[in-house]
Amino acid sequence: MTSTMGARERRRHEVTAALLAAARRELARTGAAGLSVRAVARDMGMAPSALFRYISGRDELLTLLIVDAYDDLGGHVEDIERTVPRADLRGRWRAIATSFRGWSVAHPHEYALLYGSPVPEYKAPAERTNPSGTRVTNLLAALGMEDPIAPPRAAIPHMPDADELKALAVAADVPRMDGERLVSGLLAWTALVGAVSSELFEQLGEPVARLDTLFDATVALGEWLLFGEPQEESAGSPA
Amino acid sequence: MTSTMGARERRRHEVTAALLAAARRELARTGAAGLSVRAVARDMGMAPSALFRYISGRDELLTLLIVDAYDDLGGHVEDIERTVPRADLRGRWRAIATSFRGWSVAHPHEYALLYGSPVPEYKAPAERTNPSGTRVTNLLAALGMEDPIAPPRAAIPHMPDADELKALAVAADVPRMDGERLVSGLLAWTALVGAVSSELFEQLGEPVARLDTLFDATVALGEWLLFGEPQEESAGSPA
DNA sequence: CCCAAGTGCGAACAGTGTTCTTGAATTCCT
DNA sequence: AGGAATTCAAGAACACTGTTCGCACTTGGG
Repeated sequence: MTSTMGARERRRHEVTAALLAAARRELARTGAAGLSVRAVARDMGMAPSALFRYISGRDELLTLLIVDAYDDLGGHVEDIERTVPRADLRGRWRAIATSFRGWSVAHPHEYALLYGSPVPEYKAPAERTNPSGTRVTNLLAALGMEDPIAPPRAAIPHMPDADELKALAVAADVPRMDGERLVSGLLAWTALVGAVSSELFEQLGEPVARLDTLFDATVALGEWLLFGEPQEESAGSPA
Repeated sequence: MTSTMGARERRRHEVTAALLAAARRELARTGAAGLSVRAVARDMGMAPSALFRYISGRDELLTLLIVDAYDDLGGHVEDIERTVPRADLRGRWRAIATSFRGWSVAHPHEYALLYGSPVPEYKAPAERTNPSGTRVTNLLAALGMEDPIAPPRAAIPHMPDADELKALAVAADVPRMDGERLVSGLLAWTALVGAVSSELFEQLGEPVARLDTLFDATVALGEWLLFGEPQEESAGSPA
Protein backbone atom coordinates (compact mmCIF):
# COMPACT_ATOMS: atom_id res chain seq x y z
CA MET A 1 0.00 0.00 0.00
CA THR A 2 2.49 2.66 1.10
CA SER A 3 4.79 3.58 -1.74
CA THR A 4 7.85 3.46 0.51
CA MET A 5 8.04 -0.19 1.40
CA GLY A 6 11.19 -1.93 2.52
CA ALA A 7 12.30 -5.00 0.65
CA ARG A 8 11.60 -6.98 3.76
CA GLU A 9 8.05 -5.75 3.98
CA ARG A 10 7.44 -6.31 0.31
CA ARG A 11 8.65 -9.87 0.52
CA ARG A 12 6.32 -10.44 3.44
CA HIS A 13 3.41 -9.25 1.34
CA GLU A 14 4.43 -11.53 -1.48
CA VAL A 15 4.63 -14.57 0.75
CA THR A 16 1.30 -13.72 2.34
CA ALA A 17 -0.30 -13.43 -1.06
CA ALA A 18 1.23 -16.73 -2.21
CA LEU A 19 -0.02 -18.35 0.97
CA LEU A 20 -3.56 -17.17 0.38
CA ALA A 21 -3.39 -18.27 -3.25
CA ALA A 22 -2.20 -21.73 -2.28
CA ALA A 23 -4.88 -21.94 0.38
CA ARG A 24 -7.51 -21.00 -2.20
CA ARG A 25 -6.30 -23.75 -4.49
CA GLU A 26 -6.37 -26.24 -1.67
CA LEU A 27 -9.85 -25.13 -0.63
CA ALA A 28 -11.17 -25.50 -4.16
CA ARG A 29 -9.63 -28.95 -4.33
CA THR A 30 -10.57 -30.60 -1.06
CA GLY A 31 -13.05 -28.33 0.68
CA ALA A 32 -12.90 -26.58 4.02
CA ALA A 33 -12.99 -29.60 6.28
CA GLY A 34 -10.21 -31.30 4.36
CA LEU A 35 -8.05 -28.21 4.25
CA SER A 36 -4.55 -28.98 5.50
CA VAL A 37 -1.91 -26.51 6.59
CA ARG A 38 0.77 -28.99 5.60
CA ALA A 39 -0.69 -29.38 2.14
CA VAL A 40 -0.65 -25.62 1.69
CA ALA A 41 2.97 -25.56 2.80
CA ARG A 42 3.84 -28.33 0.34
CA ASP A 43 2.05 -26.47 -2.42
CA MET A 44 4.24 -23.41 -1.93
CA GLY A 45 7.42 -25.36 -1.26
CA MET A 46 7.84 -24.36 2.34
CA ALA A 47 8.10 -26.17 5.63
CA PRO A 48 4.81 -26.31 7.54
CA SER A 49 6.34 -24.58 10.52
CA ALA A 50 7.36 -21.62 8.37
CA LEU A 51 3.73 -20.73 7.71
CA PHE A 52 3.18 -19.89 11.33
CA ARG A 53 5.21 -16.72 10.83
CA TYR A 54 2.35 -15.46 8.65
CA ILE A 55 -0.75 -16.98 10.18
CA SER A 56 -1.49 -17.72 13.79
CA GLY A 57 -2.96 -21.09 12.97
CA ARG A 58 -5.55 -22.99 11.01
CA ASP A 59 -8.37 -20.78 12.30
CA GLU A 60 -6.89 -17.60 10.92
CA LEU A 61 -6.35 -19.37 7.62
CA LEU A 62 -10.05 -20.17 7.57
CA THR A 63 -10.94 -16.59 8.41
CA LEU A 64 -8.73 -15.37 5.59
CA LEU A 65 -10.41 -17.74 3.16
CA ILE A 66 -13.88 -16.76 4.32
CA VAL A 67 -13.43 -13.02 3.83
CA ASP A 68 -11.64 -13.73 0.54
CA ALA A 69 -14.54 -15.84 -0.69
CA TYR A 70 -17.08 -13.30 0.53
CA ASP A 71 -15.27 -10.58 -1.36
CA ASP A 72 -14.99 -12.67 -4.50
CA LEU A 73 -18.69 -13.45 -4.39
CA GLY A 74 -19.64 -9.90 -3.47
CA GLY A 75 -17.55 -8.41 -6.25
CA HIS A 76 -18.98 -10.82 -8.78
CA VAL A 77 -22.57 -10.07 -7.86
CA GLU A 78 -21.94 -6.33 -7.64
CA ASP A 79 -20.30 -6.26 -11.05
CA ILE A 80 -23.24 -7.96 -12.68
CA GLU A 81 -25.88 -6.06 -10.76
CA ARG A 82 -24.27 -2.77 -11.79
CA THR A 83 -24.87 -3.77 -15.41
CA VAL A 84 -28.64 -3.44 -15.36
CA PRO A 85 -30.26 0.01 -15.39
CA ARG A 86 -31.06 1.33 -11.93
CA ALA A 87 -34.73 1.83 -12.69
CA ASP A 88 -35.26 -1.83 -13.55
CA LEU A 89 -35.67 -3.08 -10.01
CA ARG A 90 -36.94 -6.50 -11.03
CA GLY A 91 -34.02 -6.93 -13.36
CA ARG A 92 -31.63 -6.00 -10.60
CA TRP A 93 -33.13 -8.69 -8.37
CA ARG A 94 -32.86 -11.26 -11.14
CA ALA A 95 -29.26 -10.25 -11.77
CA ILE A 96 -28.42 -10.64 -8.10
CA ALA A 97 -30.09 -14.01 -7.81
CA THR A 98 -28.70 -15.55 -10.98
CA SER A 99 -25.18 -14.25 -10.46
CA PHE A 100 -25.28 -15.49 -6.90
CA ARG A 101 -26.17 -18.92 -8.13
CA GLY A 102 -23.64 -18.70 -10.94
CA TRP A 103 -20.76 -17.98 -8.59
CA SER A 104 -21.95 -20.69 -6.22
CA VAL A 105 -22.02 -23.49 -8.76
CA ALA A 106 -18.62 -22.34 -10.02
CA HIS A 107 -17.18 -22.38 -6.48
CA PRO A 108 -19.05 -25.09 -4.59
CA HIS A 109 -16.49 -25.52 -1.81
CA GLU A 110 -16.31 -21.80 -1.21
CA TYR A 111 -20.11 -21.66 -1.11
CA ALA A 112 -20.14 -24.50 1.40
CA LEU A 113 -17.65 -22.60 3.52
CA LEU A 114 -19.81 -19.49 3.51
CA TYR A 115 -23.36 -20.83 3.63
CA GLY A 116 -22.99 -24.49 4.64
CA SER A 117 -22.38 -26.12 7.98
CA PRO A 118 -20.05 -24.09 10.15
CA VAL A 119 -16.67 -25.68 10.83
CA PRO A 120 -16.74 -27.16 14.34
CA GLU A 121 -14.54 -25.61 17.02
CA TYR A 122 -14.32 -22.49 14.87
CA LYS A 123 -16.29 -19.30 15.21
CA ALA A 124 -15.72 -16.67 12.55
CA PRO A 125 -14.87 -13.28 14.08
CA ALA A 126 -17.77 -11.09 13.03
CA GLU A 127 -15.71 -7.89 12.97
CA ARG A 128 -13.63 -9.32 10.15
CA THR A 129 -16.20 -11.28 8.13
CA ASN A 130 -19.15 -8.90 8.46
CA PRO A 131 -18.04 -6.15 6.05
CA SER A 132 -17.41 -8.63 3.26
CA GLY A 133 -20.22 -10.99 4.21
CA THR A 134 -22.97 -8.39 3.90
CA ARG A 135 -22.07 -7.08 0.46
CA VAL A 136 -24.64 -9.11 -1.46
CA THR A 137 -27.38 -8.72 1.15
CA ASN A 138 -26.64 -5.01 1.12
CA LEU A 139 -27.49 -5.02 -2.57
CA LEU A 140 -30.77 -6.62 -1.67
CA ALA A 141 -31.38 -4.08 1.07
CA ALA A 142 -30.69 -1.24 -1.33
CA LEU A 143 -33.28 -2.74 -3.60
CA GLY A 144 -35.78 -2.77 -0.76
CA MET A 145 -35.07 0.89 0.03
CA GLU A 146 -36.05 2.11 -3.43
CA ASP A 147 -39.12 4.22 -3.06
CA PRO A 148 -41.20 4.10 -6.24
CA ILE A 149 -42.51 0.58 -6.25
CA ALA A 150 -42.41 -2.30 -3.80
CA PRO A 151 -46.05 -2.96 -3.04
CA PRO A 152 -46.49 -4.74 0.27
CA ARG A 153 -47.58 -8.33 0.09
CA ALA A 154 -50.61 -9.00 2.26
CA ALA A 155 -51.89 -11.51 -0.27
CA ILE A 156 -50.36 -14.40 1.65
CA PRO A 157 -52.76 -15.75 4.25
CA HIS A 158 -51.66 -16.53 7.78
CA MET A 159 -48.80 -14.09 7.54
CA PRO A 160 -47.59 -12.70 10.86
CA ASP A 161 -49.54 -9.51 11.46
CA ALA A 162 -48.17 -6.03 11.00
CA ASP A 163 -47.14 -5.57 14.63
CA GLU A 164 -44.84 -8.57 14.62
CA LEU A 165 -43.34 -7.52 11.32
CA LYS A 166 -42.76 -4.08 12.79
CA ALA A 167 -40.92 -5.69 15.68
CA LEU A 168 -38.84 -7.63 13.19
CA ALA A 169 -37.98 -4.40 11.43
CA VAL A 170 -36.82 -2.52 14.50
CA ALA A 171 -34.85 -5.52 15.66
CA ALA A 172 -32.90 -5.54 12.44
CA ASP A 173 -30.45 -2.73 11.94
CA VAL A 174 -32.31 -1.50 8.88
CA PRO A 175 -34.44 1.14 10.53
CA ARG A 176 -35.60 2.83 7.37
CA MET A 177 -37.31 -0.24 6.04
CA ASP A 178 -40.78 -1.17 7.15
CA GLY A 179 -41.65 -4.66 8.27
CA GLU A 180 -43.43 -5.82 5.15
CA ARG A 181 -40.56 -4.93 2.91
CA LEU A 182 -38.01 -6.42 5.25
CA VAL A 183 -39.80 -9.71 5.55
CA SER A 184 -40.21 -9.85 1.79
CA GLY A 185 -36.50 -9.38 1.33
CA LEU A 186 -35.64 -11.92 3.99
CA LEU A 187 -37.99 -14.49 2.50
CA ALA A 188 -36.57 -13.96 -0.97
CA TRP A 189 -33.06 -14.27 0.43
CA THR A 190 -33.61 -17.43 2.48
CA ALA A 191 -35.50 -19.00 -0.41
CA LEU A 192 -32.56 -18.23 -2.66
CA VAL A 193 -30.08 -19.73 -0.21
CA GLY A 194 -32.30 -22.77 0.20
CA ALA A 195 -32.54 -23.33 -3.53
CA VAL A 196 -28.80 -23.05 -4.09
CA SER A 197 -27.98 -25.17 -1.05
CA SER A 198 -30.42 -27.89 -2.06
CA GLU A 199 -28.93 -27.90 -5.53
CA LEU A 200 -25.26 -27.85 -4.55
CA PHE A 201 -25.58 -30.24 -1.63
CA GLU A 202 -27.59 -32.61 -3.80
CA GLN A 203 -30.71 -32.99 -1.76
CA LEU A 204 -32.78 -33.29 -4.93
CA GLY A 205 -32.69 -36.52 -6.89
CA GLU A 206 -33.69 -34.90 -10.17
CA PRO A 207 -31.43 -34.71 -13.22
CA VAL A 208 -29.38 -31.55 -13.48
CA ALA A 209 -31.03 -30.11 -16.55
CA ARG A 210 -34.25 -29.48 -14.69
CA LEU A 211 -32.51 -27.69 -11.86
CA ASP A 212 -32.39 -24.66 -14.11
CA THR A 213 -36.15 -24.37 -14.40
CA LEU A 214 -36.54 -24.99 -10.68
CA PHE A 215 -34.16 -22.13 -10.04
CA ASP A 216 -36.09 -19.97 -12.50
CA ALA A 217 -39.13 -20.62 -10.40
CA THR A 218 -37.24 -19.56 -7.28
CA VAL A 219 -36.18 -16.33 -8.97
CA ALA A 220 -39.75 -15.68 -10.06
CA LEU A 221 -40.97 -16.31 -6.54
CA GLY A 222 -38.45 -13.87 -5.13
CA GLU A 223 -39.38 -11.26 -7.68
CA TRP A 224 -43.02 -11.61 -6.78
CA LEU A 225 -42.20 -11.42 -3.08
CA LEU A 226 -40.26 -8.21 -3.61
CA PHE A 227 -42.38 -6.41 -6.19
CA GLY A 228 -45.70 -8.20 -6.56
CA GLU A 229 -47.69 -8.21 -9.77
CA PRO A 230 -46.05 -6.38 -12.67
CA GLN A 231 -47.72 -3.09 -13.54
CA GLU A 232 -48.61 -3.01 -17.22
CA GLU A 233 -45.26 -2.84 -18.92
CA SER A 234 -43.46 -4.48 -21.82
CA ALA A 235 -44.25 -8.20 -21.82
CA GLY A 236 -41.30 -9.48 -23.84
CA SER A 237 -39.91 -12.99 -23.47
CA PRO A 238 -38.06 -13.08 -20.12
CA ALA A 239 -35.34 -15.39 -21.44
CA MET B 1 -34.69 -59.89 15.34
CA THR B 2 -34.86 -63.71 15.20
CA SER B 3 -35.95 -65.12 18.52
CA THR B 4 -33.27 -67.79 18.46
CA MET B 5 -30.08 -65.82 18.62
CA GLY B 6 -26.78 -67.20 19.81
CA ALA B 7 -25.01 -65.45 22.64
CA ARG B 8 -22.31 -64.43 20.23
CA GLU B 9 -24.78 -62.90 17.86
CA ARG B 10 -26.60 -61.13 20.63
CA ARG B 11 -23.40 -59.66 21.96
CA ARG B 12 -22.56 -58.44 18.49
CA HIS B 13 -25.88 -56.64 18.33
CA GLU B 14 -25.26 -55.10 21.72
CA VAL B 15 -21.85 -53.83 20.76
CA THR B 16 -23.15 -52.47 17.47
CA ALA B 17 -25.94 -50.63 19.29
CA ALA B 18 -23.49 -49.26 21.86
CA LEU B 19 -21.24 -48.14 19.06
CA LEU B 20 -24.01 -46.25 17.33
CA ALA B 21 -25.10 -44.72 20.62
CA ALA B 22 -21.58 -43.54 21.36
CA ALA B 23 -21.25 -42.19 17.84
CA ARG B 24 -24.50 -40.27 18.27
CA ARG B 25 -23.23 -38.74 21.48
CA GLU B 26 -19.97 -37.78 19.82
CA LEU B 27 -21.81 -36.33 16.83
CA ALA B 28 -24.06 -34.24 19.06
CA ARG B 29 -21.00 -33.01 20.93
CA THR B 30 -18.49 -32.11 18.25
CA GLY B 31 -20.29 -32.30 14.90
CA ALA B 32 -19.67 -34.44 11.88
CA ALA B 33 -16.33 -32.98 10.80
CA GLY B 34 -14.92 -33.33 14.30
CA LEU B 35 -16.16 -36.89 14.72
CA SER B 36 -13.34 -39.17 15.77
CA VAL B 37 -13.29 -42.94 15.66
CA ARG B 38 -10.82 -42.98 18.52
CA ALA B 39 -13.06 -40.78 20.63
CA VAL B 40 -15.96 -43.15 20.02
CA ALA B 41 -13.73 -46.04 21.05
CA ARG B 42 -12.69 -44.22 24.20
CA ASP B 43 -16.30 -43.47 25.01
CA MET B 44 -17.20 -47.15 24.96
CA GLY B 45 -13.98 -48.32 26.61
CA MET B 46 -12.58 -50.21 23.66
CA ALA B 47 -9.43 -50.07 21.63
CA PRO B 48 -9.82 -48.12 18.38
CA SER B 49 -8.77 -51.08 16.31
CA ALA B 50 -11.54 -53.19 17.83
CA LEU B 51 -14.21 -51.03 16.24
CA PHE B 52 -13.15 -52.10 12.79
CA ARG B 53 -14.78 -55.46 13.43
CA TYR B 54 -18.13 -53.68 13.37
CA ILE B 55 -17.63 -50.89 10.88
CA SER B 56 -15.53 -50.84 7.77
CA GLY B 57 -14.20 -47.37 8.56
CA ARG B 58 -15.09 -43.78 9.25
CA ASP B 59 -17.24 -43.56 6.14
CA GLU B 60 -19.58 -46.33 7.18
CA LEU B 61 -19.84 -44.72 10.59
CA LEU B 62 -20.99 -41.56 8.85
CA THR B 63 -23.49 -43.50 6.76
CA LEU B 64 -24.85 -45.13 9.90
CA LEU B 65 -25.26 -41.76 11.56
CA ILE B 66 -26.91 -40.26 8.51
CA VAL B 67 -29.62 -42.89 8.17
CA ASP B 68 -30.07 -42.82 11.93
CA ALA B 69 -30.56 -39.06 11.90
CA TYR B 70 -32.86 -39.25 8.88
CA ASP B 71 -34.98 -41.82 10.67
CA ASP B 72 -35.07 -39.83 13.87
CA LEU B 73 -36.15 -36.72 11.98
CA GLY B 74 -38.59 -38.62 9.78
CA GLY B 75 -40.19 -40.34 12.75
CA HIS B 76 -40.53 -37.08 14.62
CA VAL B 77 -42.19 -35.29 11.73
CA GLU B 78 -44.42 -38.24 10.92
CA ASP B 79 -45.58 -38.55 14.50
CA ILE B 80 -46.61 -34.91 14.64
CA GLU B 81 -48.11 -34.82 11.18
CA ARG B 82 -50.27 -37.85 12.01
CA THR B 83 -51.79 -35.81 14.82
CA VAL B 84 -53.70 -33.36 12.63
CA PRO B 85 -56.91 -34.47 10.83
CA ARG B 86 -56.30 -35.70 7.32
CA ALA B 87 -58.73 -33.24 5.77
CA ASP B 88 -56.84 -30.23 7.13
CA LEU B 89 -54.21 -30.06 4.41
CA ARG B 90 -52.93 -26.64 5.44
CA GLY B 91 -52.60 -27.79 9.03
CA ARG B 92 -50.66 -30.82 7.87
CA TRP B 93 -48.21 -28.60 6.02
CA ARG B 94 -47.80 -26.38 9.01
CA ALA B 95 -47.22 -29.41 11.22
CA ILE B 96 -44.56 -30.72 8.87
CA ALA B 97 -42.76 -27.39 8.63
CA THR B 98 -42.79 -26.52 12.32
CA SER B 99 -41.84 -30.01 13.49
CA PHE B 100 -39.05 -30.07 10.91
CA ARG B 101 -37.69 -26.86 12.34
CA GLY B 102 -38.25 -28.04 15.88
CA TRP B 103 -36.17 -31.16 15.38
CA SER B 104 -33.50 -29.20 13.57
CA VAL B 105 -32.93 -26.63 16.30
CA ALA B 106 -32.88 -29.46 18.84
CA HIS B 107 -30.28 -31.38 16.81
CA PRO B 108 -28.16 -28.78 15.00
CA HIS B 109 -25.21 -31.06 14.30
CA GLU B 110 -27.43 -33.77 12.93
CA TYR B 111 -29.20 -31.21 10.76
CA ALA B 112 -25.84 -29.97 9.49
CA LEU B 113 -24.92 -33.54 8.65
CA LEU B 114 -28.10 -34.05 6.66
CA TYR B 115 -28.68 -30.70 5.00
CA GLY B 116 -25.39 -28.83 5.35
CA SER B 117 -22.15 -29.06 3.45
CA PRO B 118 -21.34 -32.61 2.44
CA VAL B 119 -18.32 -34.14 4.14
CA PRO B 120 -15.39 -34.03 1.69
CA GLU B 121 -14.08 -37.30 0.28
CA TYR B 122 -17.34 -38.92 1.33
CA LYS B 123 -20.32 -39.72 -0.84
CA ALA B 124 -23.35 -41.15 0.90
CA PRO B 125 -24.56 -44.38 -0.75
CA ALA B 126 -28.00 -43.49 -2.06
CA GLU B 127 -29.34 -47.01 -1.75
CA ARG B 128 -28.90 -46.82 2.01
CA THR B 129 -29.78 -43.20 2.75
CA ASN B 130 -32.63 -42.75 0.29
CA PRO B 131 -35.35 -44.73 2.08
CA SER B 132 -34.84 -42.78 5.30
CA GLY B 133 -33.94 -39.51 3.63
CA THR B 134 -37.18 -39.20 1.71
CA ARG B 135 -39.56 -39.80 4.60
CA VAL B 136 -40.33 -36.14 5.25
CA THR B 137 -40.41 -35.16 1.59
CA ASN B 138 -42.73 -38.11 1.03
CA LEU B 139 -45.11 -36.52 3.51
CA LEU B 140 -44.96 -33.39 1.41
CA ALA B 141 -45.53 -35.36 -1.77
CA ALA B 142 -48.55 -37.09 -0.25
CA LEU B 143 -49.89 -33.64 0.54
CA GLY B 144 -49.45 -32.64 -3.07
CA MET B 145 -51.26 -35.73 -4.29
CA GLU B 146 -54.42 -34.92 -2.41
CA ASP B 147 -57.13 -34.26 -4.94
CA PRO B 148 -59.69 -31.86 -3.52
CA ILE B 149 -57.80 -28.63 -3.27
CA ALA B 150 -54.38 -27.48 -4.40
CA PRO B 151 -55.16 -24.73 -6.88
CA PRO B 152 -52.26 -24.12 -9.26
CA ARG B 153 -50.37 -20.90 -8.76
CA ALA B 154 -50.05 -18.93 -11.95
CA ALA B 155 -50.24 -15.70 -9.99
CA ILE B 156 -46.47 -15.39 -9.88
CA PRO B 157 -45.17 -13.49 -12.91
CA HIS B 158 -42.19 -14.68 -14.91
CA MET B 159 -42.78 -18.24 -13.79
CA PRO B 160 -41.40 -20.90 -16.14
CA ASP B 161 -44.22 -21.78 -18.53
CA ALA B 162 -46.29 -24.91 -18.34
CA ASP B 163 -44.18 -26.89 -20.79
CA GLU B 164 -41.04 -26.54 -18.74
CA LEU B 165 -42.89 -27.41 -15.58
CA LYS B 166 -44.27 -30.47 -17.34
CA ALA B 167 -40.72 -31.48 -18.19
CA LEU B 168 -39.77 -31.00 -14.57
CA ALA B 169 -42.62 -33.26 -13.54
CA VAL B 170 -41.77 -36.13 -15.85
CA ALA B 171 -38.12 -35.85 -14.90
CA ALA B 172 -38.96 -36.40 -11.27
CA ASP B 173 -40.16 -39.85 -10.29
CA VAL B 174 -43.51 -38.50 -9.19
CA PRO B 175 -45.43 -39.17 -12.38
CA ARG B 176 -48.89 -38.61 -10.95
CA MET B 177 -48.19 -35.03 -10.00
CA ASP B 178 -48.50 -32.27 -12.55
CA GLY B 179 -45.80 -29.67 -12.98
CA GLU B 180 -47.49 -26.83 -11.17
CA ARG B 181 -48.05 -28.83 -8.05
CA LEU B 182 -44.58 -30.27 -8.14
CA VAL B 183 -42.90 -26.92 -8.46
CA SER B 184 -45.05 -25.54 -5.66
CA GLY B 185 -43.96 -28.35 -3.39
CA LEU B 186 -40.33 -27.99 -4.36
CA LEU B 187 -40.38 -24.25 -3.77
CA ALA B 188 -42.01 -24.68 -0.39
CA TRP B 189 -39.44 -27.31 0.51
CA THR B 190 -36.34 -25.40 -0.58
CA ALA B 191 -37.66 -22.26 1.11
CA LEU B 192 -38.11 -24.25 4.29
CA VAL B 193 -34.60 -25.67 4.10
CA GLY B 194 -33.23 -22.22 3.37
CA ALA B 195 -34.97 -20.68 6.35
CA VAL B 196 -33.77 -23.36 8.75
CA SER B 197 -30.25 -23.34 7.35
CA SER B 198 -29.99 -19.57 7.55
CA GLU B 199 -31.20 -19.70 11.12
CA LEU B 200 -29.03 -22.58 12.32
CA PHE B 201 -25.90 -21.56 10.47
CA GLU B 202 -26.30 -18.02 11.72
CA GLN B 203 -26.34 -16.11 8.50
CA LEU B 204 -28.80 -13.60 9.96
CA GLY B 205 -27.54 -11.04 12.42
CA GLU B 206 -30.90 -10.52 14.08
CA PRO B 207 -31.67 -11.45 17.68
CA VAL B 208 -33.14 -14.89 18.16
CA ALA B 209 -36.58 -13.83 19.31
CA ARG B 210 -37.46 -12.48 15.90
CA LEU B 211 -36.41 -15.64 14.12
CA ASP B 212 -39.73 -17.11 15.19
CA THR B 213 -41.79 -14.58 13.28
CA LEU B 214 -39.50 -14.88 10.27
CA PHE B 215 -40.10 -18.60 10.32
CA ASP B 216 -43.84 -18.02 10.65
CA ALA B 217 -43.60 -16.00 7.48
CA THR B 218 -41.79 -18.85 5.76
CA VAL B 219 -44.51 -21.27 6.81
CA ALA B 220 -47.19 -18.90 5.56
CA LEU B 221 -45.37 -18.56 2.27
CA GLY B 222 -45.18 -22.31 1.86
CA GLU B 223 -48.83 -22.69 2.71
CA TRP B 224 -49.76 -20.15 0.08
CA LEU B 225 -47.50 -21.83 -2.45
CA LEU B 226 -49.17 -25.17 -1.82
CA PHE B 227 -52.80 -24.19 -1.42
CA GLY B 228 -53.24 -20.57 -2.46
CA GLU B 229 -55.89 -18.32 -1.01
CA PRO B 230 -58.05 -19.90 1.68
CA GLN B 231 -61.58 -20.67 0.55
CA GLU B 232 -64.12 -19.22 2.97
CA GLU B 233 -63.70 -21.41 6.00
CA SER B 234 -63.34 -21.01 9.74
CA ALA B 235 -61.10 -18.02 10.39
CA GLY B 236 -59.96 -18.86 13.91
CA SER B 237 -56.71 -17.59 15.37
CA PRO B 238 -53.90 -19.52 13.66
CA ALA B 239 -51.79 -19.60 16.83
C1' DC C 1 30.24 -2.71 10.99
C1' DC C 2 27.54 -5.09 14.10
C1' DC C 3 23.61 -6.21 16.53
C1' DA C 4 18.86 -7.16 16.59
C1' DA C 5 15.08 -8.48 14.15
C1' DG C 6 12.99 -11.32 10.83
C1' DT C 7 12.89 -15.71 8.54
C1' DG C 8 13.08 -20.67 7.27
C1' DC C 9 13.81 -25.26 8.71
C1' DG C 10 14.06 -29.75 11.21
C1' DA C 11 12.83 -32.18 15.08
C1' DA C 12 9.46 -33.22 18.20
C1' DC C 13 4.75 -33.92 20.57
C1' DA C 14 0.09 -35.10 20.63
C1' DG C 15 -3.49 -36.33 18.00
C1' DT C 16 -5.95 -38.77 13.92
C1' DG C 17 -7.63 -43.09 10.59
C1' DT C 18 -6.29 -47.57 9.48
C1' DT C 19 -3.80 -52.19 9.09
C1' DC C 20 -1.65 -56.17 10.82
C1' DT C 21 -0.25 -59.48 14.18
C1' DT C 22 -0.89 -61.86 18.31
C1' DG C 23 -3.27 -64.21 21.74
C1' DA C 24 -7.44 -65.37 24.03
C1' DA C 25 -12.23 -66.59 24.01
C1' DT C 26 -16.01 -68.69 22.03
C1' DT C 27 -18.60 -71.61 18.84
C1' DC C 28 -19.03 -75.66 15.92
C1' DC C 29 -18.34 -80.32 14.51
C1' DT C 30 -17.39 -84.95 15.16
C1' DA D 1 -15.78 -84.10 25.42
C1' DG D 2 -12.02 -82.60 22.56
C1' DG D 3 -10.02 -80.60 18.79
C1' DA D 4 -10.71 -77.31 14.95
C1' DA D 5 -12.35 -73.11 13.23
C1' DT D 6 -14.06 -68.84 13.74
C1' DT D 7 -14.55 -64.50 16.13
C1' DC D 8 -12.96 -61.04 18.94
C1' DA D 9 -10.17 -57.53 21.54
C1' DA D 10 -5.88 -55.50 22.04
C1' DG D 11 -1.23 -53.59 20.96
C1' DA D 12 2.11 -52.01 17.90
C1' DA D 13 2.96 -49.70 13.89
C1' DC D 14 2.48 -46.46 9.69
C1' DA D 15 1.25 -42.35 7.56
C1' DC D 16 -0.92 -38.36 8.31
C1' DT D 17 -2.53 -33.94 10.82
C1' DG D 18 -1.83 -29.05 13.66
C1' DT D 19 1.40 -26.86 16.40
C1' DT D 20 5.67 -25.58 19.26
C1' DC D 21 10.41 -24.97 19.96
C1' DG D 22 15.21 -24.15 19.19
C1' DC D 23 18.71 -23.42 16.02
C1' DA D 24 20.81 -21.44 11.95
C1' DC D 25 20.89 -17.84 8.68
C1' DT D 26 19.95 -13.69 6.04
C1' DT D 27 19.04 -8.92 6.18
C1' DG D 28 18.12 -3.95 7.60
C1' DG D 29 19.02 0.05 10.48
C1' DG D 30 21.89 2.68 13.74
